[in-house]
Amino acid sequence: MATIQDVARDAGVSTATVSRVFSAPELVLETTRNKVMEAVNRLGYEPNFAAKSLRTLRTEKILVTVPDISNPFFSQVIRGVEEAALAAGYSVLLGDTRHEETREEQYAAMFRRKEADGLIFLGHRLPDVLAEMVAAKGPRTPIVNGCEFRPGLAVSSAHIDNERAAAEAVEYLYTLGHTRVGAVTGPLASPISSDRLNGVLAAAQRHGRASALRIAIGDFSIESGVRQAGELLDEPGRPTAIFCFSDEMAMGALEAIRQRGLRCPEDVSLVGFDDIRFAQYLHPQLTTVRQPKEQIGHEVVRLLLDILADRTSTLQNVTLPHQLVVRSSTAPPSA
Amino acid sequence: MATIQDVARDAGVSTATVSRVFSAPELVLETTRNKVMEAVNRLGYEPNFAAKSLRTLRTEKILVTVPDISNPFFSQVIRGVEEAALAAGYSVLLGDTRHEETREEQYAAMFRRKEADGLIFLGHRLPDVLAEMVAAKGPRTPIVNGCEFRPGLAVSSAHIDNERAAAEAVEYLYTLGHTRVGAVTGPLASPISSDRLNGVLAAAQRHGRASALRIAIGDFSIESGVRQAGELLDEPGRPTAIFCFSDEMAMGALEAIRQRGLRCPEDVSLVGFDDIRFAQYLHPQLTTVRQPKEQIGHEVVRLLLDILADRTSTLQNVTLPHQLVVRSSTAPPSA
DNA sequence: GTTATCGATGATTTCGATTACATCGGAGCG
DNA sequence: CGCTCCGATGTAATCGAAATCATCGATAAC
Repeated sequence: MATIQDVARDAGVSTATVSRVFSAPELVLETTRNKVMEAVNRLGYEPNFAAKSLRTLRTEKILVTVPDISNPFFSQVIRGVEEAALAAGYSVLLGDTRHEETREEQYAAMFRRKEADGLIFLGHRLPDVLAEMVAAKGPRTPIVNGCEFRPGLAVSSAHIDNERAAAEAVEYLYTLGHTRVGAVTGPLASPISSDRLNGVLAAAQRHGRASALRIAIGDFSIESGVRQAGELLDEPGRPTAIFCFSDEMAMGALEAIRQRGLRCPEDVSLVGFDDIRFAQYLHPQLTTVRQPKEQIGHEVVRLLLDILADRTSTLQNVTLPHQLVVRSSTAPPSA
Repeated sequence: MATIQDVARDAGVSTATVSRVFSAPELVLETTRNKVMEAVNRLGYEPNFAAKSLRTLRTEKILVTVPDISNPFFSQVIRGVEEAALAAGYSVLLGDTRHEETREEQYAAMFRRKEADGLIFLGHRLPDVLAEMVAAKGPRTPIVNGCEFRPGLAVSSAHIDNERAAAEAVEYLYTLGHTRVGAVTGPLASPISSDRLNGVLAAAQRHGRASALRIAIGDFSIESGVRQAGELLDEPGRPTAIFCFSDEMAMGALEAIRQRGLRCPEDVSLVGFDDIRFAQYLHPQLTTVRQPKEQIGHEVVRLLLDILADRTSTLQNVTLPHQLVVRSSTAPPSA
């Protein structure tokens, strides 16, 4: 592959001029610019990325770590990230951490090695090396959290108001007339789950139904939905409505309901969370809390670009709007 | 961030020695090695990636382009890619092309700029610049195709036998007793669709049902499934079984069936393709052709690594096993 | 007419690591 | 005792582009 030297020689100019043709074309005379471009085309020259990166200390890459890429919720968020990043001239380095700390640390090291200009993490943990980095550099550290929000991490973030969203979902069930409500949470270590649980508890209390509330702890997967919703359904005083903290778990719950010969929504109402693309094609169509997935992706990139461009020096924790989407998996309890 | 010079000075050795501690530790005396490692820890040194990359001309990155990351089929394949890549010390640069040629070309340019050592593309198109590259360098070009297989591209690939898989799916419907079968394909520009269609046609002919076969062209999306399956169902002489070239379209078809007050499988049997994670949680559970998604990801990485390590000099087109998974969306036609 | 100014371009250093080659002291051998 | 060889380490060239500073001719200003 041709280098900038080859082009310079071929065009009869210096390497500085060739470089300028790319990075500051207005500084070079049109005639020389053309000479250079001819040479570029003739030799099929492409600037070597590593060399450029070494000199400028920039990679034009954003590392995005995600707990599970095969989860449609995350893949939609990533789509938004990818889109916004590309529009700003950045490309996306993908890290699927599979919820494993080891992998999170591998990617953290990659970031420390400066293989990316910024890091977006969609999980709830920040490896120690990065926490140190944040402690040292403060809010100028190019690390942003998406979907989750844990104040202690001291990084900017974009997410919905999980507590309120969950509260609204449960409120809706109570206003439909349900009294015995069950909830299937995600792992409580993540704020995304504990915040939602707080919302659920608060709503139950407001309606004086706290004692009839049943909680089961899942892990966001379909299978855990089948299992945990199943346990709720098998308890005496079966709930007439179940709220799952993810649409995937709601899919599992639907399966559990069917396995027991029950019907949704006639016997059990069901509410999910996320509004993944498939939610409206389930049968019955799933009532769920919509998260603005691509928008979260865009926002998180915007926050990161602000830091990278030094346009901001304070933390920003952006709350994006959610929406309860009522479909046909919810109904008043049958008499 | 500390550089190798800082470490060398701090440890009282030369930069060469520091470098060797990382890349060939057995060449340096244990006592010096310890001295160096102490300095490394003291200064928090991490080798600068761009510098290393410039010197070695390697990036340890694989660029993966995919038509749509939010598609669960692709995201599972990517998961396999990511896993195999990470195990081999490579990381994944993700490119979501959204089926757009412009984006495919952007990523092609990125590859030419040597931002990645290899390219895996999961679509069916290869941008011109890359085709030229393949023509020039032959089978040693580090470009591999996944999921699709187009002989003319002259790149190695990993995929299933789409023609046979589709034929088997349709055969199964015929042996159940169906005579009027409909198929919803993807865009015929991609081999993945045309191969499957060939399989469908061949099976129909073998069973003497070619004239009763109905074809509708979709685009793999749920919405196109609703639309195209709907059209098939509205024709006179409604098919009693529909084969969709993706599970997502099958989800759409299920919706179309319900919209018309029909039942699956009693009135219409349904077969999908891919066996995405959600297929078995639909109602009825979806009969479908399973593709070994993660395995395709692994295989495609293996092929690429073989090229990168110069272990191979011939094209390899690997056919992986598929499997018809019979669930409850298919049944004999009702009398 | 001399000098300050400016636009266009060139010469050269720099980024941070890798690596071929050089060096040096000690062991082994005749 | 002198020479070779080898293991351990140092010296310095190198990768390819960016950016600083220097240069040069021409124009403008006084």
